[in-house]
Amino acid sequence: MLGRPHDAAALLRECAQCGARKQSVCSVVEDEDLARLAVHSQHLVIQPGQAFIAQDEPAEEFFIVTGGQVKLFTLMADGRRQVTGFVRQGSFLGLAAQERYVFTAEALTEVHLCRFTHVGMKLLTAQFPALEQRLLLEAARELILAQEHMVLLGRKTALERLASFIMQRVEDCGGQPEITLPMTRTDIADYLGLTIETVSRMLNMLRRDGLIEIKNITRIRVIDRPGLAIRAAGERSGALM
Amino acid sequence: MLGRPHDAAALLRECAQCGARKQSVCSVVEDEDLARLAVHSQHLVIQPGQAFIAQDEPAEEFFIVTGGQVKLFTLMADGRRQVTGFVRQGSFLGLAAQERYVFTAEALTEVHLCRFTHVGMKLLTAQFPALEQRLLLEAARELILAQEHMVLLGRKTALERLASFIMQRVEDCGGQPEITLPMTRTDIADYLGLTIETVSRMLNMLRRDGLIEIKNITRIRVIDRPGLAIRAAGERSGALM
DNA sequence: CGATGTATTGACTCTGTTCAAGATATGTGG
DNA sequence: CCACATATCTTGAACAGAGTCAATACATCG
Repeated sequence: MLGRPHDAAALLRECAQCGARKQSVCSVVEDEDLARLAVHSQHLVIQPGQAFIAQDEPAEEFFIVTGGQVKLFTLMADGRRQVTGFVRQGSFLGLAAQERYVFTAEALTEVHLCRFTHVGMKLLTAQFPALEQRLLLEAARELILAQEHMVLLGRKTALERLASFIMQRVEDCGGQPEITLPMTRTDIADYLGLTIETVSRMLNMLRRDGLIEIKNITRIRVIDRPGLAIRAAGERSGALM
Repeated sequence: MLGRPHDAAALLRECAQCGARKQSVCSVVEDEDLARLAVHSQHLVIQPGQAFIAQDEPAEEFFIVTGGQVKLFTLMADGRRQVTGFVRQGSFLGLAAQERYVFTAEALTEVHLCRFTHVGMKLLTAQFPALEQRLLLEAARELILAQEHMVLLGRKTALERLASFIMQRVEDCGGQPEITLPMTRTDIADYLGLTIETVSRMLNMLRRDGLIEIKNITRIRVIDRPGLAIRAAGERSGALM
């Protein structure tokens, strides 16, 4: 665990660079500031399957994912589940919280986190306005993702959902055609608003159509990316004539 | 149009109070500041059916709704539509934007707005850190709503969706049992990820079950609120035995 | 009052779910 | 290393909830 760039200072520096790249924001965060930031944070390692944010618990902490992959989900009273997102390095968790968390965050792989108390974050944002701008930028990004996901859940067919999901993953992994799925079929189904059976069937359909290759349960290779993109967007009518 | 509390100063003051109520934030916004704020804003009145934010257009403006009701939606290439939200007085629009808007905002009723340029907002937030905190709070609220909506779209039945929608509206209108629906059935259907026919049928089912009364197309009276709440949450199994 | 757009109702279809059986992995102990 | 046990995933057949299509009813507006 030692030797990795996991402390708050390093992370915040990375955030600063990230912000700078996009909007020339946050570049004011300097080394001396970062040292002070580290005081308010704590490093954590979470094992696969473990939850570190629990739905309905008082929202008192804020996390930055520094490594690994996480799934976020909401449970209904009768056990139905909606996975609202999969996140990785660089994501902020706890933004979408008021009194209590409305979701659970669970590690898919070994996960490294920076933990801040909400009180600590208040202090930090008071000291570093740039940080608050960074948070706002992140919130905007998440809102956009949420809207895309609403379109998927409300208006796309099963096949379109699977195609969209794979495209998302590809882009998320830097565009390489071969992707790893650290989540189960159940997770994918709950993310896409489908059942595991439908997920299985649609993956197979994409394979039969020569768009993807299913190397094993967790590895998929995209063969025809443009074709997949078309299927993801729908275009129910045109494109064929 | 004159004489209404529509200018940026009045609005920001209201925001400040609103923030103060919830989190004792923003109370630092003072009158002299507000006067300066007003310089950066512009008041607008939009007629029903008119759009003031258009999907795919460059995101250069930011709006605060000071009156009326607005629907937000995303269009797919082939015309399928997902309404992502209905908003009213006090809402901020344009948070969920990076380069371009990912949604369209259209007036349902006559709508009053404060318009800010993104550049103007940058200047303002630089001057008033409290404003940025207010924006972050609003973004958090929207993220929570988005997650609830994802659960609805991904995991609820048609009947549950209608019940949830009516409950939302009731709470949104301060808990009075009689609500007005300024949107069409098509809007409701696109919000709930259903068709207009299903919306119609499910409303009728709720009426037949004695949970609501349909006074006319735009007015609904909730008769059995607890019953409606149960149907909104699902509880597919228990509760009966 | 008819004309047009919107909403409701009914009959039928279809996509995705459910239920059940079989296949594939993953893991454990002999 | 293999037999067995358990999880997860895949496949198939029957079913059902919501969609589609078409006819009818209801509003709103000139």
